Amino acid sequence: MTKKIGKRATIRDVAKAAGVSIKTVSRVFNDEPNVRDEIREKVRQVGQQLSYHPNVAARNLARRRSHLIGLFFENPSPAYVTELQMGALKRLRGTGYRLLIFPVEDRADIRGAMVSTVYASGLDGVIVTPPMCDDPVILEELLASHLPFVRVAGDTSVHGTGSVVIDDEAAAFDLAEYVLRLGHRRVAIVIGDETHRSARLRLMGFRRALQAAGIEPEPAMEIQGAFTFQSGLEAGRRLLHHANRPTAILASNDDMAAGVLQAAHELRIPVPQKLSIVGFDDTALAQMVWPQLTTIRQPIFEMAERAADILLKQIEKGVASETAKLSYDLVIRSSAGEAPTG
Amino acid sequence: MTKKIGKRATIRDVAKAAGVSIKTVSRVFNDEPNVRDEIREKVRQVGQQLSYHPNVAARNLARRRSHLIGLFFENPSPAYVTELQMGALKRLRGTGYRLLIFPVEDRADIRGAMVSTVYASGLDGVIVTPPMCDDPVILEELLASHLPFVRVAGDTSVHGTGSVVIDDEAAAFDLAEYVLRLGHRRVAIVIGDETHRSARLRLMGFRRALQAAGIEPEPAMEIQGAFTFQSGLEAGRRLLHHANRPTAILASNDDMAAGVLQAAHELRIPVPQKLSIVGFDDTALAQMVWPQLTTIRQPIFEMAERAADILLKQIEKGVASETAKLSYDLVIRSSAGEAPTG
DNA sequence: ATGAAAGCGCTAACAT
DNA sequence: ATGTTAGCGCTTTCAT
Repeated sequence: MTKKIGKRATIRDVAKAAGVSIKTVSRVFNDEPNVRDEIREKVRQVGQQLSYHPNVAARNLARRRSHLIGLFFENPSPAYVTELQMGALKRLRGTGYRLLIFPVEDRADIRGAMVSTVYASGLDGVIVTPPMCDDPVILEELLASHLPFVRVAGDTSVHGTGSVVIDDEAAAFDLAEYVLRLGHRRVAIVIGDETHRSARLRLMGFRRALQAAGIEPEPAMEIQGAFTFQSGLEAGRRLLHHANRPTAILASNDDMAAGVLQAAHELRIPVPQKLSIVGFDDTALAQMVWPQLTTIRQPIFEMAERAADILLKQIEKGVASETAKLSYDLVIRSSAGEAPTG
Repeated sequence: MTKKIGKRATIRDVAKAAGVSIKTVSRVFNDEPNVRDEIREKVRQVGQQLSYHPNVAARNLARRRSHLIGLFFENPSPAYVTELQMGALKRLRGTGYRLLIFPVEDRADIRGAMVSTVYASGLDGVIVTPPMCDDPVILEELLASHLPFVRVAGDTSVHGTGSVVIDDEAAAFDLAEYVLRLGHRRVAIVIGDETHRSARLRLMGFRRALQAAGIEPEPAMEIQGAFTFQSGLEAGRRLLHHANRPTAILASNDDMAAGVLQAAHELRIPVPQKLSIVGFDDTALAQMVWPQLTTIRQPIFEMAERAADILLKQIEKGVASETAKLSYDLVIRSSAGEAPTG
């Protein structure tokens, strides 16, 4: 009669069919008070019959909220990215907020386009990860826009921005110290993509540990990588072909550690008997290679979950973005052992 | 003057400031014709000044389109999931469509709730992956809703639904045949999650190859896995502790193959000298383990890309969902070798 | 407890 | 080439 065939039922169709006003229907579908149970029931029933679903766009327009969160990332490790997504999604579950993903291939593309992208997608807020989240241009743009945003592993010293971090420097120090305690004196590092703040911090922690142990820094023992398996493989080959090769190699993430491990296998160097290798992050990959990686567990899932939590508070309650520091753990497995004697 | 402070500029603000009608502003921001270059320029400029961004909700409401695509998946392999996402996103780039992710933990939760979720999120269409996309309940629900959807690796025999697939049975046959040609007569398989159609097809291909080679099927050589690394590890341990252990093991995906490989390492069984292991999918993991996996390359990225393409056609042009079959490749690396003699 | 009317900010259809 | 007028389907006052 009133409902046109082939079109989705609207709030008006339901109101008419149930013999109430649209406001009452609205109340029912938003679980608001001031509706008699009897009528509430009736409206629900009619809604069901007409298979009514509130129109999201209309609701968003009236409420001025899209319930859309964007996750921007630029990370070569699938395991890392998945953790990030699942963590954020865990916090979002049951809130009505949804997650949109924005993998960024080229940072240059996103510089100056971040805010437009957010507007164009109608996002209520964004979660940003390294290295973007420490890029001054992007950060400035975000700050100026007054859009709600949080960062995962972003520099906490930036004023007025929230970030969920671990102490990368201390973690790298602890990891290096562990290796040194095993008796290694010739230890190398494969540095992560240097535009990542964490890569720099990890390098600092490493250097501090060596210094504390009285070991002279040596440029040849610091190789630049890019957080990818491939870069780890190449770095490993270079280090292991070195005339006076290291007995231990620290990689700035697990993917690169797996690459170094593969280089060791290629050269038939037994791990950990002749060479110790350690990673960082404790992603799923750390347990999939052989021997399993000794590494630092960075709680990526929890960090993302926490970031989403902070963001939601910011969006819904206008609470200023807070910063949180989570703890890390040294996870001892079998890829690192005592330094070879002789 | 007219623009309230602290609020986002609307199309009206821009129109007033530029001395034109809102329709003209609309034309400019939608790159429609029939606006003098001079005015177009002026409007753009004013828009810039007021930092005007069209309101997405309003636009969606008027256009009856959200430009949101949902990707539903339930897959334990991070590498697989990432490929899927990146593939779909590649096709979506530049179209204005965005990708929302819906990892499904428990299929029971989504049964009967899929369509409501889609409505609640205002999606224009969805991409569904196994095993959900072959679940009769879910498929029926989707079909009845008339929502645009495509499936990746879904059963192509279902009438009226599009799906992008490879020939899993033939691929598994080829893979098994390759192994048999290396002289193996005692070969086992680790089956994937049996609710996945591809797991069943791969098993069939495997069996057909054995039969063609005149090898008797043996229940102990077919172990149930779940497509996870852990399940592969456990299956590997069982198979390798068998009194008369296999000389070759086919795993239904790379993650499980990596698990089997780890079991071999634990037991100090040299691969491929004493044991050959092959995977399926050729995800990034296949090259990260040692020795690198001989496997079937399933073009997940391209499949997702193609699926997105089909979906877009369906949404924008009402084209009926098509089905596409992509080709696979046997990728020979080092995890499989000649059968040990004696 | 319920409803009427006025937006929300845009696009579509139809003038001019 | 440009503008006017209705919607789009919902939520928000504000009455009653």
